Amino acid sequence: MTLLRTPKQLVAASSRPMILSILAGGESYGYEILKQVRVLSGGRIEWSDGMLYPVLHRLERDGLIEGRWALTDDGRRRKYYRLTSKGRRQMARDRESWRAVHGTLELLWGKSHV
Amino acid sequence: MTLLRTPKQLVAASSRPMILSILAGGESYGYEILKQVRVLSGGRIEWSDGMLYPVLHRLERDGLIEGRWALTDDGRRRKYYRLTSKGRRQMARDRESWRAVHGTLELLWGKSHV
DNA sequence: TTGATTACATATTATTGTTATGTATCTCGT
DNA sequence: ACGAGATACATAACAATAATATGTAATCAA
Repeated sequence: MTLLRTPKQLVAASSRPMILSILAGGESYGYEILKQVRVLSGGRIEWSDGMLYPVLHRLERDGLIEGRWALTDDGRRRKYYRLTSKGRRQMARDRESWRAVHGTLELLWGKSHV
Repeated sequence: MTLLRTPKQLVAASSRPMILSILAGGESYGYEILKQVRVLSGGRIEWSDGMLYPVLHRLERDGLIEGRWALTDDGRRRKYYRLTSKGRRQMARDRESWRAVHGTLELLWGKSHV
């Protein structure tokens, strides 16, 4: 059961930059990314796996990440993803876009920033 | 001609909180909101009118804003919108969601420093 | 009178998350 | 030995919604 604390569109807008940024810190795989997002957000963000896997496939299709299959010691299969150079450039662009929007919102919400 | 500097999903995620926040500062109307967003963002955000008007209709349909028609001195018709109390509560929730996601992203960007 | 600006509207299309479902393995408690 | 829960990935059906293009119509400056 997925408890959605964040609006759908906000999930859509943040999934790519967040996944790319997580992979910028090293290889990871779907199930782990799910947990990383939960932990990093202090439990405030809860992604569904049905949302994540298609996003990962899309990012791989677009050449922003690259996957490789691996087997764990206990026989489970995992697909590890790593960031490509194209993905790194996209992450930088996404960050700029995000900060433009965030700066504008914080301006409206009454904070000196950006 | 609309020059889109921000990814579509980011526009989708930020349009409601941004419009509600603008209207929290007083009445406004579509065309003016378009300009306010452009100015507030320092020209980094450029919304299309084809995107804005359906959003305004949806916000009104959902009772978050209320519109009233008016005529300017030179005979142009405008639809002024104001924030409802329901809209004000939604704005607060949107702000919390936004900050949860933003905090997580900044955490990632601070770590990998990039 | 031509173009730019102001001002709002909507149909078509494509994108994309949610929800539900399916596969398969391992671990732990009883 | 068995069942529950966690691990791990995948996809189909559905709904929501922005981008794009197009339309109406008035004002104003060159």
